[in-house]
Amino acid sequence: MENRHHRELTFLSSGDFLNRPLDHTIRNTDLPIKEMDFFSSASSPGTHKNNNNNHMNRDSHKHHGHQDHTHRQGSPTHDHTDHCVNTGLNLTCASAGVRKEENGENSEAELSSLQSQLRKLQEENRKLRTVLDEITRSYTQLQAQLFITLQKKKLPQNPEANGMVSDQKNVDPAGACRKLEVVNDASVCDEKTDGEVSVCRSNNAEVLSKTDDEAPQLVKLNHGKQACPNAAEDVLDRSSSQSWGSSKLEEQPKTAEQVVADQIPLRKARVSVRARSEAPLISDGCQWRKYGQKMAKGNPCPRAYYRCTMAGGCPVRKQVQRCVEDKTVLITTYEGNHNHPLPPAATAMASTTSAAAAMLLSGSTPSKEALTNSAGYYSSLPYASMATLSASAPFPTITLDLTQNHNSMQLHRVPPHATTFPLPLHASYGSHLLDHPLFFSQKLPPATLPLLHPRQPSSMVETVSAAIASDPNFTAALAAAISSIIGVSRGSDGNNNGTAGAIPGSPQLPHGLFKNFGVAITSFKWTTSLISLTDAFNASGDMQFSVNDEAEDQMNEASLSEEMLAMLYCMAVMRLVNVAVEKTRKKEVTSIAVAADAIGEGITKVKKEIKSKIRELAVSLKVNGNVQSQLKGKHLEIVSVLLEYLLKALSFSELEENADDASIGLTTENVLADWKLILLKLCNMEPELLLNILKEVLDMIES
DNA sequence: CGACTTTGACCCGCGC
DNA sequence: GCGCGGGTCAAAGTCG
Repeated sequence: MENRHHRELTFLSSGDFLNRPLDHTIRNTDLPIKEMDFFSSASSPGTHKNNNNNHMNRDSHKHHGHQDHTHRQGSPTHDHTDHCVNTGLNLTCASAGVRKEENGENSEAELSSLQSQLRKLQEENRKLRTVLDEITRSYTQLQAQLFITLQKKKLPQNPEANGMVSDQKNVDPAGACRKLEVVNDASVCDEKTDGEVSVCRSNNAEVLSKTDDEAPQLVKLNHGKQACPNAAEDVLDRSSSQSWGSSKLEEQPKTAEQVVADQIPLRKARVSVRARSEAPLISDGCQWRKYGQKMAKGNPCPRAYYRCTMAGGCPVRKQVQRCVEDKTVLITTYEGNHNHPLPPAATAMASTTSAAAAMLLSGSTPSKEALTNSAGYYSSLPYASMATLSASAPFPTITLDLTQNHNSMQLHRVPPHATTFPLPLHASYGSHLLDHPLFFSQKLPPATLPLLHPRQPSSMVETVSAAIASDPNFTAALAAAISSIIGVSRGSDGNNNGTAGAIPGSPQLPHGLFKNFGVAITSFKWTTSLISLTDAFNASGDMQFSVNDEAEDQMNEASLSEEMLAMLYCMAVMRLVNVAVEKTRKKEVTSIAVAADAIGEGITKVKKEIKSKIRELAVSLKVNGNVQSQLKGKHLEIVSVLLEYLLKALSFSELEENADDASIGLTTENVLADWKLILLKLCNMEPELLLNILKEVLDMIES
């Protein structure tokens, strides 16, 4: 097992925060999206209604998956459910403990009690389903209104889109062919793996069309259905019926299951990740069980099928296959969403694929015809593309290409067997990653920069995922920056007061920790150097990391100890993060990409320095064996704070906990009190314990 | 011995 | 209706 693990290419690492801010933001309003994405299609009984009843009948996994998912589906119920169950168990245990030997009737009582509770849970589940349906219906209506609004706005301005939308019979097959030519004329697009995966070796996000006869298919797709006299309504109807329930069929109300069943064809998206690896698998943090292997047509390398085994009934599956053109490229295709908590190491990939799939699905919400015909129209939408959906292959696929140095993360919508086109989204999506060392050694032409949409949340997700992927060890600091940025970008347009009350120029920990760390330091009257340092950072306002020198200067001037220096570096990280947040708040167009890049570079430097200093400190402590003499008074306090901070910042689970605290209202006073408690605790800490903390920090940094 | 992999058989959808 | 290909199952085999 370990061997296998080592053989894996470590691909992405911790990224819990990616999920959390999204969840946090979406929880109340966009829940249906999240729920609809994969689970419904993968685990709902209706899912298989159309195509695979036999499998359903014989696959107990799927039944379990459904039940499990149903249980998890409504997080609000979850608490309630747990509460009920716990109560029942306590009662049961109590009675069993006292009277177990006396009567067998208790067993029946327990059974009936459990049954009644089960009934309650089922009832609760039904109610929640009803609520979910209501929410879904509301969302459908809102979405419909949105489309109508956009449509009205767009029609007078875009004759091309107008023509396409208003009359599908006017679709220009030649135009489609021209698009195909663009694809085919573009530099090599030379991979075909079951019509799903694409390779693009130019700076454009072209995608291979599977065969040259795809153009007729496209045309057939366009004309195969009777044109709707009112395409806008068609779009609405289809988007509704396929995604959120049917508005068209309101005259004949459908059951929730039917609605779900209707959504299936376009709800099942795949995310394909291409990465160079000699290993047979990329390590994405999840546990997988291989359940099949097949020789796929056109590829001498077998395709392996895996399913997630981290939780029973998890619907997530993946296929792994080597690229036929380049055997060093491993193509991993994910399908579905996990229905269980993920370890930190798994969240980055899960977040990335989930975001990509969500984007894909959000773009595929309109009808196939609409997607095909109204490229001009939908290209104005953030995640719309000119991709078509194949009638023969209901799974649209988005490809994240991590194999190209000079090219950005390729985001392709690649419906198998479908004609695909250069995507506008790569400019607004992938180029946020342009500056990231993981993916890019070169940058896109400047002309593409104005196309950036810096405040697209999903783009942020991708950016952060990329940043995290480059180095798992400073994820926390990046999390601080990006989660703050996400908070800014997700907040109401530019009117973000999330940091109201923050000390000007003070560092900002995620969810208040940055800020309050500064407060804690200030409270110990050890501020002069830090404040001047912070001011220096403020004054520079430069994303280029020139902080080290200043920190050195500060250290020399104040004759700071090693541990102080370490903390200064820590502060430098925070400063960088703060600058990034500020720049984003000011809506500087490219600041997100720049910020991610600068933070990545800066923190890489800082990390090395911190690592070095902490190691020295640890060695010093170990050699001398007398912690108290080495770390007296404030020094001990400060280094303790530093260590505690590092522990917090480097540990995602801790970060998660803090995030949860913040979500329930973490106040400055509370955090300050916490910090003081931490200090008090650490001041009295045994040397061995302190050493352990240091080791832990080092392990985390090096792991 | 349990967990995991392998592999042939089977099912299903789709195109002809 | 038939054949093909993708996807899955499940018994047998393997491994730690």
